[in-house]
Amino acid sequence: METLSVTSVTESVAQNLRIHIIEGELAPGQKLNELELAERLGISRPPLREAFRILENAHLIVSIPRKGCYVTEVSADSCREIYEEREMIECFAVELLQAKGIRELPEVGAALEVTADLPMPTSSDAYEKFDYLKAIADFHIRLVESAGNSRLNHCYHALFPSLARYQSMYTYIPGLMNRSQEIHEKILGLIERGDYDRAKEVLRSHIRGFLTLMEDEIRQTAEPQTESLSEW
Amino acid sequence: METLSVTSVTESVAQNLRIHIIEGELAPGQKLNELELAERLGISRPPLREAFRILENAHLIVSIPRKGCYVTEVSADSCREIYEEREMIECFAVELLQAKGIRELPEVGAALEVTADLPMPTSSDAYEKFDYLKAIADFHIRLVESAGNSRLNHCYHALFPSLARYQSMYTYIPGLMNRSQEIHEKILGLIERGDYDRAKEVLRSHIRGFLTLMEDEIRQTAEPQTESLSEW
DNA sequence: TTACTGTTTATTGAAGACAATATACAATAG
DNA sequence: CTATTGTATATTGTCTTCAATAAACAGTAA
Repeated sequence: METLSVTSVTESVAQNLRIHIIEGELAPGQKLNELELAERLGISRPPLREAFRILENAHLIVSIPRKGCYVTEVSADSCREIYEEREMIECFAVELLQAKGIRELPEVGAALEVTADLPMPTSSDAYEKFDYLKAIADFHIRLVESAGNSRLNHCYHALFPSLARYQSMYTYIPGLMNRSQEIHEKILGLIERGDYDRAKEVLRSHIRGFLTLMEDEIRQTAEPQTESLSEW
Repeated sequence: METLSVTSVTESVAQNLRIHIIEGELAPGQKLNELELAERLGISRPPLREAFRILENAHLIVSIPRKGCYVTEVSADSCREIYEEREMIECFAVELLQAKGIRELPEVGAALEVTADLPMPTSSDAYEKFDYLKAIADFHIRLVESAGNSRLNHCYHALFPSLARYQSMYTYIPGLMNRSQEIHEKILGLIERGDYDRAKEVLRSHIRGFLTLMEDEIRQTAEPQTESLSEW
């Protein structure tokens, strides 16, 4: 028998809002009215407020005392900070693998195989991209998990929604996505051969490459998306 | 006129509990009864529950659905993870300084001067140590702040309570504290001279040195502190 | 016409009450 | 005597209500 997961209203509300923010349906800067949101989601305010605390921590919303909560703004600066943090965590994960002499990463390999068979998204539509990006992300998530530091893991999971938001809003570069697969395979191979230093450098430049592209895209599109109050 | 800070009940309760957990008055593993805590603090349960969400994120408590919240257990493993994360953040901060070519760190220097004039604590009493440790910590906090990445900063502040807890519970090594001052000065000097690589390595071995000492202490004292339900 | 002040309204902050669930204990059956 | 099941109690999860604060608007004075 599978153990059925007990999930609180707070957590499912947090997850709900998380996805809507990532997918851009809750636009940057948008005010989150507690009463309105609570009745739209069919719950009461206390669990919603607890969910706000969770999202606040993930930097998806900002809470201003006595004023309310707002969806975090997006900017090239913020994007850079996110990718810097990402570089830090992933590269350090490789360092931990090196320190522990871990070469075999079965979960990471499995994640790679899943992506290899997946069809490429055919449009820049957020919904279509979402699954594909999630599959690609799995490589990085498993890599960090393999380092065996639960706090690192937690950090990375806290970072990911912010990262996913930028990826969902801006990136649609088929060629780059395709190259990701090759690069990921290369990184895994380097680790398996014990060449952690090169693996780390390939990983680092891979991440920095994405950052550069994202920053360009953000600067090009002055107004990323002005729509708000979309029905959902 | 100074701007008087508006602080919510949620935040002050979180800060209150944070300090009590760090100082060990709320012992590891202890169950946190919502009703009992709320009336002891003279508040109601909703803000307490929101504070729980904040502390949960700082890894100071764990929340088990339908069971309640417990003060996080301490262990050599957990201590190692904390110090690994610390190493990651601080070393990456130096890398960011390097990338940006920042050599002047006035705030870090100021923190060093404060510590230089401070008297050493004369006992291992948590309360006496607390202020001294906080002053020493300021060096590291300012260093990370100087890197100019707000997310990194946030991570480090989220990490610090856990770190402070272990330092408060175990470490009382006057010689080491004294040496900290020297090492901190050395690191600052190296950065000012643009020798980021050596600065990073000194910093890294400094942090790892503390970890080794902490791990030894934890292993020696099998039962760190068995007292619980202390009056406060 | 503009700026300042007072009032009103809407929204967040906090509290108390109710419902659901988990744990512990006791009773009964094997 | 032991194990299992049922019940009771205590505690968490959620909802509804009340209070305090902030923002917006209008009115008056300069």
